[in-house]
Amino acid sequence: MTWHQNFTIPRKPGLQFFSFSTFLGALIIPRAHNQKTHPFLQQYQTLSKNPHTSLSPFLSPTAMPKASTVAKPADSRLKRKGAGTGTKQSKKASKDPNRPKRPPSAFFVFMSEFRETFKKENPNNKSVAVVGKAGGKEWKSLSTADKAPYVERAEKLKEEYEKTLRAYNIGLAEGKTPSEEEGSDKSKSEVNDDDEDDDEDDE
DNA sequence: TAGATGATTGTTAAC
DNA sequence: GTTAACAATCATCTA
Repeated sequence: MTWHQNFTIPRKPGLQFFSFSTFLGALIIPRAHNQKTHPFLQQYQTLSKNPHTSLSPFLSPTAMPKASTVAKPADSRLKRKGAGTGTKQSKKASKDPNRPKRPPSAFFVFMSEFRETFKKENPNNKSVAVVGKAGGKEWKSLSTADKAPYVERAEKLKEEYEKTLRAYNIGLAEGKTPSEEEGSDKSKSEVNDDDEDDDEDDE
C-alpha cells in the first residue's frame, strides 16, 4: 500500500472525490488547453483556503496520516460534534452533559505529562498537532515497563469512572443526576484530578 | 462568539 | 467482530 493509494480529498458538501491521477491531470490539462486553472484545481484552491479540511496528503506524502485519520474526513468530525441525525450522532446529540466523562487511557495520562514537558522545551509551539505527534512518537518509544505507571494510573481512573458511572446510572433510574446526588464535578480534567489526588495521598 | 480544526493512542459503546 | 466516537490540549479560523 503506497500513500497515494489511500489518496482522497476530504469530502466537503458539493465537492467530488478525485483520484491521484486526476490531481496530476489537473496540473497538466490546463496547460494543454491554455487555461489558467483547471476546475479541479479551482476547487482545490478553494478547499486549501478552508482550514477545516486536511490537505496534508497534497503537501507532504511523508506526512501522510494513517488510514484511520484519512478515512475520517473533516466533515465527519463536523458530524461527530454536531447535532445531526444518525445512530452515532443521535447518541452524541442525546448525550447527557452530566454523564461522567470517559477516563483517559494510559496514553492520555502520559500525554498530560508530556505536554508540560514539551511546553517547557518548546515554549513557542502553539500547535496541538505537533505535541500530539511528538507525544505519539515518544509513547511508542517507551517500553512496557516505562508505560506501566501510566497504565496503572489509567486503571485507577477507570475504576473511579466506573464507580461514578454506576452512581450516574442509579441516579438516572431514580430520576436525578449523580452531580445532584454527590455534588461531584467531573468536568475538570480527570488526569489532573488524579494528580491532585496523588498529592493529597502523599500528604 | 460558539464551535470546528489539527494530531496522537487507547478505550468504549453501538452496531 | 468491526468501527466510529471520544477522551485532553489550545491557537486559530469561520460562520
